[in-house]
Amino acid sequence: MISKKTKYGLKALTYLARQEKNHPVQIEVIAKSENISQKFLESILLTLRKNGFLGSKKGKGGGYYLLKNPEDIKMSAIMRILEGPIAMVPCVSLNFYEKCDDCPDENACAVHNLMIEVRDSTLNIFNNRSLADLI
Amino acid sequence: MISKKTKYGLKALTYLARQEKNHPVQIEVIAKSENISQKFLESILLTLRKNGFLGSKKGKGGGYYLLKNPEDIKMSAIMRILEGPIAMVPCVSLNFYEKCDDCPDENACAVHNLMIEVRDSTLNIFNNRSLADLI
DNA sequence: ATAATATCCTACTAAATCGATAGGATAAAA
DNA sequence: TTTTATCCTATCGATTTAGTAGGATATTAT
Repeated sequence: MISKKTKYGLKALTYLARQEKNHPVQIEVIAKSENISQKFLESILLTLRKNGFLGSKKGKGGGYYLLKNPEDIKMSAIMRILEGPIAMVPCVSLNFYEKCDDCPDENACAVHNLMIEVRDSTLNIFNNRSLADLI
Repeated sequence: MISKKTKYGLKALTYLARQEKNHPVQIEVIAKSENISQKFLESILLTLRKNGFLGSKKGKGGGYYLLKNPEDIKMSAIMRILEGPIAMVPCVSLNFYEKCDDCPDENACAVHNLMIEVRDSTLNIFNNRSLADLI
C-alpha cells in the first residue's frame, strides 16, 4: 500500500501536468480541487520541488509548476521520491538496498527470488509510464 | 514493503514445505533455523493455522505442518492472509476494497488506472506461483 | 495419576510511521 | 508598504509494527 503522501503527490503532479507549461498554480487551488489538506499538500509539493520535479514562484500569481514535460517524468522517479523503495523487501531494492538481519545468505532465501520477480514486473510498468500517461 | 510478519511467515512456510508431509515441526526449530524471534513466530503460525494453511499438534512430538501440498498453495492466498491487500491503493483492491475519501469518481482518478495495472502484474505473479516454487 | 512438552491465547509495550496542524519567516508583486 | 503565497521547523494524536510476558490448554510419556 502506498501512503496518502504518495497518492496526493501523484494527484497534484497530474493536476499540474494538465496546465499550460510554466503557468504556476497555487497550493490552495490544487488542494481544493483534489480534496487534500492544504497544509499536508504544502509539505508534499515542497519535497517535490526540492527533488527537482517542481519549480515555484512566491507572491501574487505565484504557485508551483512542472520543470519538465510530463512525457519526460518517469513514474519510477516520482514513486521513489514520494514512496521510497519500489521493491517489497529492502534486500531486493535497487535504489534503497539493505541487508536483511535474518538472512545469512541472500541467494539462499526463498523469499528473495520471488520478490525480485515482483520488483521487475512493477518496475517495468513504472519505468515505461510517464506523468503524461496519467492524464 | 512487506512487513516482517509476512517475510517470517513465508520463510516458515517454505521451511515446512521442505519437510515430509504431516511431519510436525516445533516453533523453536523453525525460529532458530530462520533467525526469527520465537514468540513472534508463534503468533504468525497461529494466524496461518486459523486461516487453514497449517495444522498443529500439541505435546511431545508436536508442532506445525502443512495441510496441503505446497503446489496447491498459491502465493496470492498466503500474501493476502499475511500482508493483506496486494493492491497499492484500497480502491483497486479485489479482496480488500475501500473507497477513497478524496475521490468523487474513481474512474476519473489518474492514479487509479495506473494502480490497476500494477495490481494485475503483481497478481499475475502471485497467482501463478505456489509455495512449491519457493523451495 | 502426573510430569513434561508444546501449542494456545490474551494482553501489553516501546518505537516508528502516518497524516496531518501551527505558526511564523521569507520573497515577490501590487 | 501592504498583500500574497511559498518556505521552514516543530509538534502531535492515532495507528501500526515488532515484539514480549505469562499463563491456560491439550497431548504424550512415565
